[in-house]
Amino acid sequence: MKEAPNKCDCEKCDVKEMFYEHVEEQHIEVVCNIKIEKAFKKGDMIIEEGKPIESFIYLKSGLVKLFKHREDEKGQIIIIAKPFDFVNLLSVFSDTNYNYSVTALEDSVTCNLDLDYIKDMIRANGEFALSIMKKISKVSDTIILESLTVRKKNIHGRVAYILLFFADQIYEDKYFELPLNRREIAEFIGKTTENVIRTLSEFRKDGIIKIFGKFIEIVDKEKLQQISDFG
Amino acid sequence: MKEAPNKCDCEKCDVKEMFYEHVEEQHIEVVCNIKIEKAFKKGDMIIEEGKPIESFIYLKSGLVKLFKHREDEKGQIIIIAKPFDFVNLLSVFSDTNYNYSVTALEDSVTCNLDLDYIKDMIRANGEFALSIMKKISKVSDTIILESLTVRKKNIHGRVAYILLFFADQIYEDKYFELPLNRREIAEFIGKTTENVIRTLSEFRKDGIIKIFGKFIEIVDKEKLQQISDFG
DNA sequence: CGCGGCTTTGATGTTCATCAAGTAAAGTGG
DNA sequence: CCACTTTACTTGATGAACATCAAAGCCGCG
Repeated sequence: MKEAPNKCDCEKCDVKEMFYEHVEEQHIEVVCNIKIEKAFKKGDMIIEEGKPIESFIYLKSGLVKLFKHREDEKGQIIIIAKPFDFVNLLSVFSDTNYNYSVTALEDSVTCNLDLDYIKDMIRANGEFALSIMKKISKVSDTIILESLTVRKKNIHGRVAYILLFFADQIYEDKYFELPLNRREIAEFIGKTTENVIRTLSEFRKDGIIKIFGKFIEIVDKEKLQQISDFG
Repeated sequence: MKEAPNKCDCEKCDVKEMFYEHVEEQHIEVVCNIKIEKAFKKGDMIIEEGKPIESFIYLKSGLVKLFKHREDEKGQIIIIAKPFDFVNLLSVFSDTNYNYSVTALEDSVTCNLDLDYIKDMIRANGEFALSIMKKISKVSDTIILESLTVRKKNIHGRVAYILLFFADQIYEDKYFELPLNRREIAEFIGKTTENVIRTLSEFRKDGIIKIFGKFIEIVDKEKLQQISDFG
């Protein structure tokens, strides 16, 4: 993990948008100066469960997973976050310590802002406060409603759902490399590794997907969508 | 000291706390005057999925359920909210329309504040903004983390969990009347009605609980806790 | 009283977890 | 670079957990 030079040059950064819209020029300068970018290699730990929350962390590039570590048993993946999703949205304003971990699924860069400074900005600027609330609210809503959506699906529906999630929302391509191994997919959808594999194999046998190790090609997207919707 | 002429008399109201802590006297006056209390009978609809969000709603007394309606199939209960939980926290700052419904499980009273007014307060008062964010964040966190906790339990664990939830968190008594029918318990824990009933019967046969229709008495709380923890 | 909704129990089949065992791939140390 | 270890992946067999279907009892209400 290494630090990059400070530049507020990120395209499409929601936080920057919020700043430019609602914060005066001189404060933006300060934020740009205090922001720290950190680079992570695939597999690196970005946030560790239990550690104190000191920064407001935003994902600039790459892909990460949020998960709860379970001592004895297997972990649980809460969400896969792509760039410009918040990374530490869950507890950042409600708790002093993280109650989940975050690791990089691909080489990733985060943008870190001192949390006390952000809090000062919120105190000083109500419009900025509302923007942040809206963003955080939105992400929480998404997690909650998606978990309800997935909860009612059987394993075929869940595997189809996650394949479409990567194809549509992350890679925007029907050919992509899975950023998760089979065990992690299982931890994400709440089923066992063996049955995830079995389901993938069945999809392959039925000509719905092609599998080349971690690479997936979606052949019959319509069918996969049906399985996701009605499974 | 003179008694306040307004009706901001609710004990233990977090929102009032936030106001008193961070808002000037004359604004509290205004809030007390614009607040509208609404009374609901058991079973009444408080919020309907799809309708526009116009108020900041707080539960003053009673008990409510938040749920998603599912056209064909059975619904899904997201959370049971008790007094002084926010009722419409989920989308209130991120969306224009509700994406869940709320009904009263017991006779309930809500405290409704005009959302635009609350937003103005947030814009004008950063400390108040932070308090609200903290509260909302906390509720979202709880929902997300509890759903992960429940997800890994089998049906025995889930039923035990929900019985303890009512006994400890809602009624603070080992004898209580279930505010949900069997089907609703099933919708809450994501299992079928029949198997919820079967599990309750088994708990009864094992002497862990007593059942008198909707009334439950927890006999062996330690055992029930074990089932919840390890089930 | 009879109707409809809620509850309960039983029988049956499906879905899925677990266990076992083997193959492939990826890292490690000489 | 090769032997060795470890980790990931895959398939099959088995049983447990759970959904579904069916039927009957209960209870409140018009």
